[in-house]
Amino acid sequence: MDTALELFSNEGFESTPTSKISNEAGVSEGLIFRHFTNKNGLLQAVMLDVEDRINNLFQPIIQCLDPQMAIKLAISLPFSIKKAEYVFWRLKYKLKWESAYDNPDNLQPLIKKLSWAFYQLGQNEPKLEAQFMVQTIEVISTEILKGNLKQKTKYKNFLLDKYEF
Amino acid sequence: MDTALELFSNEGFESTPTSKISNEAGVSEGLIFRHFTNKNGLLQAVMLDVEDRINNLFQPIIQCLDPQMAIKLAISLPFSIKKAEYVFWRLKYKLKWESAYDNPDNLQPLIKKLSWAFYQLGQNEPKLEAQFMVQTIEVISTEILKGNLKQKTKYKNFLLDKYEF
Amino acid sequence: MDTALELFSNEGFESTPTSKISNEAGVSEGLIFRHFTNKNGLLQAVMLDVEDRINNLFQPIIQCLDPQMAIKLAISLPFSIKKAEYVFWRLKYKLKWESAYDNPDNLQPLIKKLSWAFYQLGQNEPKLEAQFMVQTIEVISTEILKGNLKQKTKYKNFLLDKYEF
Amino acid sequence: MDTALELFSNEGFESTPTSKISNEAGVSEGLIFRHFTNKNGLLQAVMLDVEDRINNLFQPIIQCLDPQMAIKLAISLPFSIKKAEYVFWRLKYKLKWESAYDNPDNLQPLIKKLSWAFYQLGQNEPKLEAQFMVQTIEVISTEILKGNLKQKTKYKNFLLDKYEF
DNA sequence: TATGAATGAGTATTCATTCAT
DNA sequence: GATGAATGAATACTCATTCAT
Repeated sequence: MDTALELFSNEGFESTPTSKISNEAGVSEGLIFRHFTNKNGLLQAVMLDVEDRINNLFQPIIQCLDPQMAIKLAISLPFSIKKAEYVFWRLKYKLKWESAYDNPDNLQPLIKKLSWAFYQLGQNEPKLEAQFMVQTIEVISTEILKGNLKQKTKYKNFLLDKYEF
Repeated sequence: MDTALELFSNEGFESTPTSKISNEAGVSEGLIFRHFTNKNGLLQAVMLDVEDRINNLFQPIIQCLDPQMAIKLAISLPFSIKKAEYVFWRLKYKLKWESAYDNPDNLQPLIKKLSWAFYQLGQNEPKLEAQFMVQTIEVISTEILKGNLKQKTKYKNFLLDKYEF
Repeated sequence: MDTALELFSNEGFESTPTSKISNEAGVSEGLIFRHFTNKNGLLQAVMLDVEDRINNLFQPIIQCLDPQMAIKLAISLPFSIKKAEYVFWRLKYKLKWESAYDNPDNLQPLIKKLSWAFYQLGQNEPKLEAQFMVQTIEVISTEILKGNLKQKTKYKNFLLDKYEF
Repeated sequence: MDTALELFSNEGFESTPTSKISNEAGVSEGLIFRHFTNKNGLLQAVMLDVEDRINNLFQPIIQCLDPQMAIKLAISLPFSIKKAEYVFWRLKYKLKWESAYDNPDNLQPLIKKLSWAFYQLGQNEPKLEAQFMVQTIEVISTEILKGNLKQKTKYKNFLLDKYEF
């Protein structure tokens, strides 16, 4: 699964032959099908893992009791992605257009939490604010993963300013 | 090229056999290779067209002389995508992770224009504001294309409010 | 490999589709590529075998201790090719112009031996004599394989006479 | 036809696409089929030319009235092949195994002449001697064309000596 | 006479998947 | 539980040939 994650993430799902996965993982090709039935089954298993790990990164925000802090954490999230985590963020975003594997519901808890936070802070449209912020997190993550974003701290401060914290 | 655009956009580049393209287009499979050398060559030709059509949609913003109006047009852009245009927006976004076909430079003219607009309006960080707005346009377009965004007008107004125009 | 040898030898390498080989061999076409990577890989494997078998036919000459006898054996060689061996002699000669598969060095041991034999018999130019004899062997083999040579025994005696044995 | 000769000779008949011929010749691909019906038709036309040119090279031998001189000319023949002629000699030899294009009868006039020469010189088996000499010419030509023969003059003298002229 | 756009059968090769061991 | 040999359908691509112009 680790090898699959890496290869799917770097070279794409369709472009990764099962033989390559088994080779790099040092197991027989047949084993993949014994465990996951399908190449799709393997992807599914990998994705469950990925969603899980990403959800974990949301936990500090969701469990934060101070609304202002929660928002600050949310904005900071994409800027704190570690190199080691790139691989599963990238896979997640690559599969965004593969409806079978993209599950927008995974973001609901985060949206809920941010809704609450914006509400606490007296915003007019807390739900829309939350939705917008989550989307913002996604674009910035994408830009960072693709290496397009220079001056990360400057940009981070710019965003924090935007929310007047 | 029309058939290819449609299929690449709906089913993905790797998942679309050249035979399917030629069948649906009502031409021989060989013709694809005579004209485009490669399946990749076909994609390239299709993408040039796509970029062109998308650039055209930016023109009203870029040529707008009133900064406030330019920003308003930019925000409105994703909400005014017509069903008929979905197919090439979707392809563009699907290929975002295929570095060979993703050309972030295409957005430069738009970013430049919005920088100018924010500068005219006396914003502190016009460049960062412009960058942020373009990213915002991209997420919202994505959400709309994926059919995730309900209450489009409400959301649009929310954004327009954000920029106090 | 047997089927490939036969088909390459009879119909030529380029003119033999891998599908025909697999069909006649009663295996799947994919198996060829699993084992030999390439159609070229198959040819290479076949040729290694062919060279080996031909080298074996040289052994009696190379191991012969009597110089006169060695030469006699060499002259007799093309006349003693069995029908069953035609297939690999023919392939070898067909590939003579395909530099990647033609290895003239394979004849060196035979040339060395004949050099020695002619030297023992006091010839002026043993090396050139040896080279000439090996070439003679090649033409005559070719003529025989192509069925152009009638009166084989008469011709054989004529050659033996030439070398006064 | 010149381009075809060159390509067939260098890269082989099967390995040369008609498109490559027409490209290098600077004509349309269709023209080949208008003139020669077939790719095979083109080869046939080319080969007629080749046989013709090679026959011309035999003329000095065939018209020679002095038997000793005729034989000397025959031996010298392969050593006097000019670089510019390589291309059609090579094609001729490459097609040796393509029965449809190999015509051993072309050598008959030469064999006849050499038979006559050896007969004049009082040899026991003039016909066999002639046949052997023609074969010798063929091998040596082959070796020269393939660039395997160093010390050409030494080898030529060795052969001339063999016939004691 | 010559072109070149179009064809379609054919070709090597890939790859997910099966299954006996 | 794991292997790896074998499969066969699918795939991108080639190429001789046709034909309207």
